[in-house]
Amino acid sequence: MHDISPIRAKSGTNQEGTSAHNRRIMIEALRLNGALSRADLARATQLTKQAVSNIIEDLEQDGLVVALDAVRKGRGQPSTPYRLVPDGAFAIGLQIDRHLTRVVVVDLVGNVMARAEAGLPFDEPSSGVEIILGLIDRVRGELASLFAQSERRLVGLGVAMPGPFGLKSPDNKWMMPAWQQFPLVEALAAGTGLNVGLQNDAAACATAERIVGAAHGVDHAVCLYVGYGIAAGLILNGELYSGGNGNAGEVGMALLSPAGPGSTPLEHRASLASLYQHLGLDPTERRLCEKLGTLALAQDPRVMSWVERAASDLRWCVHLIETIFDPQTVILTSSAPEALARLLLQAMHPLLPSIADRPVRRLPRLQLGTTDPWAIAVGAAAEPISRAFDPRFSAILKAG
Amino acid sequence: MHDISPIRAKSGTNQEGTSAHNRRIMIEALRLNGALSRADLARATQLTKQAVSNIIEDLEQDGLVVALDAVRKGRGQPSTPYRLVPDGAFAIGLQIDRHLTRVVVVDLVGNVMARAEAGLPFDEPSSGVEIILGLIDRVRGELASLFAQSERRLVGLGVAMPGPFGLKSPDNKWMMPAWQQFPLVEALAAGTGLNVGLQNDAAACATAERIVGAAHGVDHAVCLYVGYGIAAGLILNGELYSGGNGNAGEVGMALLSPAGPGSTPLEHRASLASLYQHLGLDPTERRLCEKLGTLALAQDPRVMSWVERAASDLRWCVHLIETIFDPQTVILTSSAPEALARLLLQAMHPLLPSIADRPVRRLPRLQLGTTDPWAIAVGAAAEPISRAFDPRFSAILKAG
DNA sequence: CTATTAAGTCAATTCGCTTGACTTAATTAG
DNA sequence: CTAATTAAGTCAAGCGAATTGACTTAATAG
Repeated sequence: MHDISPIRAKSGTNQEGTSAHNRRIMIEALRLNGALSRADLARATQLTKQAVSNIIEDLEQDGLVVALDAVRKGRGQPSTPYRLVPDGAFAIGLQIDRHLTRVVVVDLVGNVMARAEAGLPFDEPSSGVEIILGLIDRVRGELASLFAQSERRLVGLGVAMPGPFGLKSPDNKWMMPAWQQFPLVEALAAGTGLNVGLQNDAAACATAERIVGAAHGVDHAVCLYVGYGIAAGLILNGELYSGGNGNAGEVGMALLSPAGPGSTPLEHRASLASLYQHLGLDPTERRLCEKLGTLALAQDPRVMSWVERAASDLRWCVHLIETIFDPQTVILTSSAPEALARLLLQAMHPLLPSIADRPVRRLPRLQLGTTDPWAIAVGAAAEPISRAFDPRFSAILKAG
Repeated sequence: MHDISPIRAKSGTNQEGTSAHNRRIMIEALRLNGALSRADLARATQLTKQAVSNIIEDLEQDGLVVALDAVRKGRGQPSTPYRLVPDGAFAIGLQIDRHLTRVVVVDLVGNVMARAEAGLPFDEPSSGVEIILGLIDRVRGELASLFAQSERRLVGLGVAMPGPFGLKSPDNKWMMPAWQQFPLVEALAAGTGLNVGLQNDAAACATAERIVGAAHGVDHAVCLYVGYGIAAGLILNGELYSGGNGNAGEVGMALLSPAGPGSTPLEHRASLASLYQHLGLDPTERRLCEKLGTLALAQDPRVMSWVERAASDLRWCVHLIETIFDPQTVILTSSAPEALARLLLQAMHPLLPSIADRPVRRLPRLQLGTTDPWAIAVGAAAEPISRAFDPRFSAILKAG
């Protein structure tokens, strides 16, 4: 299915687009502000009371919002606040990592309703997909036992895995060549009957921070994710940015200097993969995370020497991100145990002077995001929810 | 003027927003495709023939489009193509450089209708503004002598100057502290009665490339601008991105390595300022550009040694941009004479391997943009035109 | 007790896109 | 040469979603 005509043009819109947008901004407003009355919504969205009333009535019938008790707040008729109904919608999130897969179901506001995990063959996607489909079936069943209408309210499946995608020869040890070349989206769509979207793990992490974490309601934020590799999830103008080919934010491949012996990718010196190497650990080892956590808490000298070096490189990376994106805040997230992430964060201070050093700042230049190992799966699940409910330009336009 | 209520929400929309969007996509479609019939437009925008007919009729009455001769192209009634009327709208562009200012008037399709330039005091904005207002008056007069309705069709004034803006202490020799702290937008708005928008010079350069240059119709492009300083103009999702505080893209301040003696800003080694220093030239010197052009054509060894070093650093910068933004193309622009820009471009090849090394590419990884010294002023002028006529999310929403 | 203020509804209106039938004007087939 | 076919474009009625302005409801201030 591709363009018949070579004419380049954006799609038009009509009242359906208008209506869709207005519904979405209501939902977003309730998500960002907790609970609002119709009058509040009318003021905030610049729509008339009447329009808001109609839309809210609609949303209530669809089971997406619910009225709370009326509140008296001065003169005039008391207002009736509305809030989102968490089980108004669900989505499934799937994280594919090197030797592990996680599946979660989240609701409209980001609560995890069910979860499952399993090992995964690094280089056999076809058998791996079977395992994944099994997990998805399991959590779907769990959800169905909790909510009768769950299937009807399932908006999609979001997949997160390490990027980059679509390269010539992703055949080095930092990547997952077999999985990156497998037609995963198609296989999962066929196997589940759901809409499937794919993004890289840092993007999922940023989405998670946006929906329930440190970037909640922030329009310009960059989420620096230190996992086996390193990448950044970009929230620009309130939306996730993924570039011309879906590979934006792969900062792990950024070279630390223009030339010479120091010209090595950031990933080779500051990722967890580099830490494993530094410590002589096997990444597939069981209880690796616990072990790292213990070492971090004990401030093991070999860990500390890696932290020093990595922090110096990551400090540079934060400077780079600030210089290039001018975000309101940078969020450091990691699949490492929290103790280690805190050591890193600490060692990154003081930050390098940059344009982010402004006279007044509402948000810190760098803050710690979640280190919950399930965050990426949650972010993956948040993507279809965002696609279905968040206001965005494309939601106004006709067709696809 | 700021929020009374602390409620965070996007603005709603209604039929006016719908209509505004549909008008804008028509104009964009005509800009990108040259001339299209109503039927073409209906297919391309997914609107009905009737809707398109009404909108085109409107635009024709507003003097923005005009019918061409009917063309027969097979069976069926011949179609009547429409094209944009260049003098349907005008905007003024202002470039403020260290010791120089340029003013242009451009029309709806980017033709320059009038131009003027003058010297500018580096550290006396208040007297400088008088000079600028004089130039603006002059070009405005010229335009009025060409088109009777010109004032009514003037959509705004775009200003471009070196960033970054709004910093704590922009008091180093790379910046223009006095101008960057002066309330320029207010002064110009008061002095001209026009809407005034401000952006940095790289952003203006990118806008120019987008409207009439190498980025025409490209949705993901980065324009690397090598001027007195260095910066990048970012076109993401078809729109200029300017970050949380309008300072996105200041890559000139990116550090060439995490730490140590090599940790110097890109700008210090690859900007024209660094070239002037390298050659012992005075940047305020008359006929500087001609002199540089001559040296470049002669492949002067001192110029070549700078080119070698700068190209090595810029090659790294392109790699960084590709890694972080995943754009469809990177455009190299410069205020240097074309011969020098070509030397730079040549010396930057071969490029570093990156994720931009894809099996199929429609556009080159790196291409030379314009080196017209007026390009930045043109880009500055293109901004208000884009704001008034290009489809964008914010144009659909109510109010400001 | 009355005036004032604010939330929210009702009913009519408006505005721009859609629908479906129709007109116009060309090419192709017989 | 004529009839069928195809495509561009118009006409007029319809529809859907927000708007408008008057009205109702329910609280507080004085």
